[in-house]
Amino acid sequence: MYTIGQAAQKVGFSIGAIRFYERKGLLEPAARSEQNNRLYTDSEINWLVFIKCLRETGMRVEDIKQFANMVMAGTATLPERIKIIQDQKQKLLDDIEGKKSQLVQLERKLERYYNDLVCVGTG
Amino acid sequence: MYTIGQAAQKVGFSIGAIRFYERKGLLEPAARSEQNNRLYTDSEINWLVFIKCLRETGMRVEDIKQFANMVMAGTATLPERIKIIQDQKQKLLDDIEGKKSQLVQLERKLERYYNDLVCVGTG
DNA sequence: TTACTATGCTACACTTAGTGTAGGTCAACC
DNA sequence: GGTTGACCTACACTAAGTGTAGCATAGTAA
Repeated sequence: MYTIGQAAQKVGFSIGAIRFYERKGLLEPAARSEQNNRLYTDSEINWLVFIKCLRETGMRVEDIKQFANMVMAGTATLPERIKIIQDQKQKLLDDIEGKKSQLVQLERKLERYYNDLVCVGTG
Repeated sequence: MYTIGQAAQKVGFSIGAIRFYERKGLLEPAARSEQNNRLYTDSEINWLVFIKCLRETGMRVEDIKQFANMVMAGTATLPERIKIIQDQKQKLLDDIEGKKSQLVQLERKLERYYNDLVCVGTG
């Protein structure tokens, strides 16, 4: 059994984040010690790793919650899960395109500055 | 003189966003009509366009506020302004790299799914 | 015994960049 | 006279946590 601090260190979350995930329903409420401190089993640590894994792909907490429920529900939900991951991938691709376009705008602005032409006068 | 609705349409902000920017100090409090409605001059429209221009590069509102102050202060602040834009550019590049790395993680996960190997068992 | 430090607890406020909603005012139109 | 439509203010809400206040408890040092 691990304390929340140990769990946090093991998984790479902050303590606050773990409590946050519990509050959000991503985790079952943790067992408590006599001192009312949260205790985590190896299985719960694995679950946290799983959450970390999804979170690092940029998936939103609410979506992870849905996803977790599907995993619980078994392999029947596999096609649906694959779709979610694919959607997430598309979202990332779109984000990257958006950023790239922002970058182009910025380049243009930078160029304008180098030419000493400010976007708008000083009023 | 334009109403807030006209200004919003002209510039491409929502009405709420314009009020928000005023509240945040990006805009001087607008003049008011007899009916207490905000009124915008062409110069203020230009200022809004300028804000839009920076916002579209992903610059944060607080930073735009600083930037606006510098523009007001004249060409002496030009080098500093160029630096801000360059920093912003670097931030965008970093963001893009981050997203790309998320994408790689996702690809890996997707592959794992296609191989019918789920990241974590069903507990 | 007392003090200090570390760790944990809860509950609340704060962040970003707005959006959405409730409730009110006003002018124009039918 | 009633009803849009555009505007006003103030407040709550969003995502994903972080930071803080105030508390309890355990272990260690003087």
